[in-house]
Amino acid sequence: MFEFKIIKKDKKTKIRAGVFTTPHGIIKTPMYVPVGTQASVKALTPNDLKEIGVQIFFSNTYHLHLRPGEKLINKFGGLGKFMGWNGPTMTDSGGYQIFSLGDRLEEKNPERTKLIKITNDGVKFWSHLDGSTHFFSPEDSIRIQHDLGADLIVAFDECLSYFLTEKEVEKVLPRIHNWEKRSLDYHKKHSKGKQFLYGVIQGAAFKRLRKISTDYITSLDFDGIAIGGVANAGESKKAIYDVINWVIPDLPEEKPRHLLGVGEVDDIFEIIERGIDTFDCVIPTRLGRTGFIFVSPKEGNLKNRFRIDIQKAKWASSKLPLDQNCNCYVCQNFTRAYVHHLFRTRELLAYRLASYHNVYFVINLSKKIRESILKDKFNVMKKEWLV
RNA sequence: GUGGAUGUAGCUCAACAGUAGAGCACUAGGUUGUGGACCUAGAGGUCGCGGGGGCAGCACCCGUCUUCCACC
Repeated sequence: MFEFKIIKKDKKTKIRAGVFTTPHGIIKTPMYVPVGTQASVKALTPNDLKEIGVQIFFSNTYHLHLRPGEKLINKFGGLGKFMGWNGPTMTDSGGYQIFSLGDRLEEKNPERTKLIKITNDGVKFWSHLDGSTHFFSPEDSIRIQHDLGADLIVAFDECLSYFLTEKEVEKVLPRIHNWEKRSLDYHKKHSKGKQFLYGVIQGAAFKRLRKISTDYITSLDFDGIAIGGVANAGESKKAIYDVINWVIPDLPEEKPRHLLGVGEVDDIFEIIERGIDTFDCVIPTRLGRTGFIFVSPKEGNLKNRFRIDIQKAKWASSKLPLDQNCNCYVCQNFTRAYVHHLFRTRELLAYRLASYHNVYFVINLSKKIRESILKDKFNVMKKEWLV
């Protein structure tokens, strides 16, 4: 049911292009995976996603467990059927929420209420919705993900903050590895081969610990390998790329590699160059909702981070499309002045048009990068963009 | 017409007689396994108008205008 086939490999770098076959369709890698936390890529319909060229999206176990519940989604035939999407899907394990709801962010936000308590067996947490208490063990996370029925699922881990010291990370790493082993064992016993499980490499910003985690995760029989904990609490881009550099050489060639939570425009070049196959990221949709619009060279560059703020007064009467080199529905039909107006007036269409364009932009960028890889022109394209 | 209230930043409102502040809005940053959220910073006012006493007025006194309420 699952097959990951590498169709092109670069001799000098770690770059590769592949075809990943899943029960609900194929993913041509490398490819961006948009995030649709609550069984919805915010503001976009499944039909939009098809038009845009989205091949798979990423949803969230924590949120769907709390609302509407995995049992209900299972009754409707799983995540895809529930929301009217017939393509491949992926779910996160809930591990990231342990981080984002937890007290490890205290340095950054001291007033934040502690919503979690971690034990060796799992994590007790208080719902951000109504304060009710819940418990996730690794087995719970995988069971829920089985009920949700996404094609690609993720072992239960704990996303570690970059504020932790090497000693602190070293102390919790065995617990994370234990959770992942238990995730795998439970999955092997109950999955019936319908779902594809990723193990997650952790270790924060420490080369030695990333190495230990890589060795351990690759020693287990996970279907795919994910790299986590690189995009969370204020780490630099260099730190993100360093972690990938440390980890990739020790990964098996034949397993697909997913990078969790990274995907600004320049990152996309850097991570694909380092051997990543798929990557999810909230940036295109989140920035879209707050009025930041992706633009291509030459208007877009490293300095402006390939984005304009459509809410700024300078666009109030601009007849330009959102991006001057984009073929998406929004850019073909609307002006910056109009989208500016929609944001200023808080019309719901603003979020939809901005999300549509931004997701299209990153999907299209991924496709073009893949084509450049197939033609041995990746470096040429990278230079055109990251001048 | 009479009585009472009202007027301060674009908006809603603060400010013991000692040279005006807040929230929202605006401007400029930030956001990487979701935040239609939030965090930083900045700009913006002849205190309705005219007069008076007072070292000193947004504040006290007189007049005038605006808006609102009640009564005739």
